[in-house]
Amino acid sequence: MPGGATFSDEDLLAIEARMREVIAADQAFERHEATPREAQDLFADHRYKLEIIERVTAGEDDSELAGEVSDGGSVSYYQNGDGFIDLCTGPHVASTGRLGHFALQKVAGAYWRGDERQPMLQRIYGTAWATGADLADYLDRLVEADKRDHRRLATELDLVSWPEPLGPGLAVWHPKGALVRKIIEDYSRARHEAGGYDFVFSPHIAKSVLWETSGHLDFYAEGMYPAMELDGVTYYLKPMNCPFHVMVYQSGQRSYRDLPTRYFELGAVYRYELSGAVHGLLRSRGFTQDDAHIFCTRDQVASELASLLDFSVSVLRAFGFDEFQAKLSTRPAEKSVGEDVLWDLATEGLREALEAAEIPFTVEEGAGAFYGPKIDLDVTDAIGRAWQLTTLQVDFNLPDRFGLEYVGADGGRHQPVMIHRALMGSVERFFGVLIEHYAGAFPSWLAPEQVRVLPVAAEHQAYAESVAGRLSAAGFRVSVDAADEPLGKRVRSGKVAKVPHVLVVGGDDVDGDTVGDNARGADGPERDVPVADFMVRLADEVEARR
RNA sequence: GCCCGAGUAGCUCAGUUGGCCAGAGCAGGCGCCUUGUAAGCGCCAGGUCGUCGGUUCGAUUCCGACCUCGGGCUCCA
Repeated sequence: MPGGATFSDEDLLAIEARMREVIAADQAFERHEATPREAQDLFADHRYKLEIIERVTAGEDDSELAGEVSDGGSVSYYQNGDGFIDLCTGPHVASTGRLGHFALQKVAGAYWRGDERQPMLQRIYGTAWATGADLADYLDRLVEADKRDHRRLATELDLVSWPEPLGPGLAVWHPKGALVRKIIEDYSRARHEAGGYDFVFSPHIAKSVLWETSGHLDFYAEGMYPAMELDGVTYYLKPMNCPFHVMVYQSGQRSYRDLPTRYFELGAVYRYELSGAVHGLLRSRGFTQDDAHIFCTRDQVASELASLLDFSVSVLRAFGFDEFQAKLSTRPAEKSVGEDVLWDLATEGLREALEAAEIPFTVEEGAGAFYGPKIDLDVTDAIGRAWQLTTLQVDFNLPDRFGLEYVGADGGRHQPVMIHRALMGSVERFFGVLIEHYAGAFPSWLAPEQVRVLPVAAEHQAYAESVAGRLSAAGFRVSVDAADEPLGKRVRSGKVAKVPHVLVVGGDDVDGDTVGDNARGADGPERDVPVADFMVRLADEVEARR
């Protein structure tokens, strides 16, 4: 902008008003083609547009440019009635009068060409739809997503908070949030135990030599908290668990008979995320990976990847996710380590695993890490948003750097292949995604409070407590809300707290050993349910993870 | 880290175009009410108006820096 001025949100109103004028004028869009020479004259005052023209002329062809100018030697641009001209491949609608159902949303910075080394420009975000109803639907979906915001719900449901004195991206877990987390972790541990994993533990800090050997100080230093000096020794807080698991592997001699060896740890790691990137539980600076490292032979890579993928999908299904998509990232064009045969073996192994599991995937050419190819697995939540959770990464680098070995059937020493696997990704992030997926209404098996018993009046208090006592003895999480407030208010509190079952007990129930069940999501109360029947019902619900 | 914006009670928010003791609802505490299905009534307590500087007779309000948060970019579990 002239004089270094910037746009702010207040300018959006004026811009939107001007847009409505242009739309009302129904100006036709005209498409023109020009030679690069002519185009340069036309956009002589536009530094960035000249850059685009120059790159096109130089024959550089990448997807980003393809959206802005046509290929072949010519440059296309559009002009409308009041003389506005801009580069574009098109197509455009015939005239401005065809538009109209739009909303300008926000102003934000964006690096030129998406590169943080380039200058930052401003971008104005808007959305446009074919009809006013479509636009309204879209805006409603944004409101719905906002209602599910895990930061809002975590506060309202008293699950987690982010006290200022801790620092950005660092949370404390309140009793209810911690209870849900414990259930999640217990389930994870149980599945891993059944799935042939060995559990390991590792400390939060290690001497610099570990990170030098692993290479993290070379390629991951900017993501690590700064060094701690103690007794002349330098320590680092761990950003990843893998080097520790390597230490466990290296603690003894390994035979091919031991492989695959699968180490599992809920390992807390700390990463120095950019301050602008931190986002509630979804992106924090301290988080707990459900991290596994698998050491196997080359021959085992394909089958191991297939079983890892099956295992991951099976665990995710238990948490209510049933739609998956994956990205398969292949060898980067620039620097990478490892033999071609290994890359091919691993990449094909990943592809076959995805195909066998019938998970739709896209191939991201060259998007793999320098040390190996990977699969990133997304789940779709209840309102259709995709969340990346699981990552499976094959690593040819660490076994080499640490000189890992196993003794083969031939009696010789061989290098194992290492596979990194985070299933939920991070427990914190997974919890945040679950909150948004369930809109805070956790299914009974996860709900911190499964049942709340409300005596109609004080005289029913003893009965309410006896019902709660029986439920509690059966292993359910239950509380009693005494009759200090009117029943309606207490029912409302229970509903607002998203308790799966709010039980009302009064004189009829005392006589019949029954409860009135207000199941979350039901139209109304169900009266006179025998306590024994309710317990069976709840047990089924928990068992089925509904 | 960068661009734009925001910080008022535990939560959600009013408000002060610079000036008397800064407000409400919910939540909390204490009473009353004893309740059959989504907010009963009253009282009380709770705020260095994010922090530190500056301008001013006077700053929660204006200016600056910093901190934190939000939306993006980059990055990513």
